[in-house]
Amino acid sequence: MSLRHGLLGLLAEGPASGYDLSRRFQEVLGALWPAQHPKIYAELGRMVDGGLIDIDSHGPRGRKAYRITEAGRAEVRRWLTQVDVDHTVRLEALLRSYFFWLMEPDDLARHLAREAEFYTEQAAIYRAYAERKDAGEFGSTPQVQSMRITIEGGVRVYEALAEWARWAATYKLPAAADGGAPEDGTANSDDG
Amino acid sequence: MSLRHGLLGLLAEGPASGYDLSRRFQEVLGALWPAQHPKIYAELGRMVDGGLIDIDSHGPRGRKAYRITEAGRAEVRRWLTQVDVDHTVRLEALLRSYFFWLMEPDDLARHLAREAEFYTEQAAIYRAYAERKDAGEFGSTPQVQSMRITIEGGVRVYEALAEWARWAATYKLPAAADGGAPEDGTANSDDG
DNA sequence: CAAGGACATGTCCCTTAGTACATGACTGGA
DNA sequence: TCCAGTCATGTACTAAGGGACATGTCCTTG
Repeated sequence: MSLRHGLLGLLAEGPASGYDLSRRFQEVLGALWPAQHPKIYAELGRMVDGGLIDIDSHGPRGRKAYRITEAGRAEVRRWLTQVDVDHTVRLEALLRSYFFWLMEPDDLARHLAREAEFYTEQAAIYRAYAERKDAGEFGSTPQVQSMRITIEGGVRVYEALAEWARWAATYKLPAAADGGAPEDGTANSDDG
Repeated sequence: MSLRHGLLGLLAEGPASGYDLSRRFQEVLGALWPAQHPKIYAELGRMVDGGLIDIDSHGPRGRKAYRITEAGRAEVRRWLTQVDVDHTVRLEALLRSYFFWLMEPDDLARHLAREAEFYTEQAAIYRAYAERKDAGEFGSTPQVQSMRITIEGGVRVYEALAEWARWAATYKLPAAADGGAPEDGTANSDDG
């Protein structure tokens, strides 16, 4: 249910519409906590019903800006201080690595090169963002300082993954495995 | 749909039951790719229907061991070589950090200390595992080498997060933010 | 004034994730 | 022999994720 608290947290900075919130989620958090607009609009509706937010104003094109209520502020604080962090990680890249022995060495080398490139790029995007912040481009409000910490996390995680992919490329896998069961080598497959 | 391919990958090492697969998913992959047993049993059933696996043997207590078929082997190879990696990351810890400005400095310090401790422990668990492998305790089949790469990924990601949490604890947040909208500081909350 | 693009909100539906519940077989020790 | 613990499989239900589709407004520019 962290989407709810993410939205509340953003609204704690000031009123915003579902459209605004969608964009802000994509901007910085997009690669760390994806959220599609259908979920956001639905959650906003539920939070209005629950009294955590209310409608601040109506704008052009049916725009509705939401404002956090005291109950909403209390709820996001409760989440931050009293709810245990969900430490679930779900990295498909690491799941795949468990099965590298099923890949041809050439395919694996290509795969790892592409992975390293991807993570390096992501890290660079975040690092550039961090540098703009450190240069004072966005001011130094508490909100900006918090965002800076989030960005630093992104940089570090993506750099770790990039280095991992490069390390893995140098790690010698014994052979181009066939995929047969190791205990009783019966299976034989000659297809590609 | 990576659960399917994860199961197929494990079955490529040799026949196993749903129970075995559940445990193996928890063992190494548990912290990197969670999978609950209801999902596993359901997916196994679907894969039997689809001809990707079949029943190898029946054991005591209704145990059913599954065996991968040629179609299954082809499918997991196709996944590894032709399907793009899903780079989605979902780190609640980083989402929360975006809202650190809403926390009292004391709460935040405690939070970051606990986070650092958690990630350090996770990294240590993986590192110990890696060392046992490097000492040759599990042999050096291609499967073990692949697992070694996965474990290295776990070590690096968790170490990165641990270092991030320690870094964040030293990063100066300007003030114990009130949570009022910065544009018009109206809200006042005196509750804890 | 027409057309394209960004703004803006939503529904529908299918898949996936995850918790709780239910059932029963075998095993080892008190 | 009973009981606890582990092995083993599954259903049912709820919540969350995510793509596709639908609708309409406002703004700029040719």
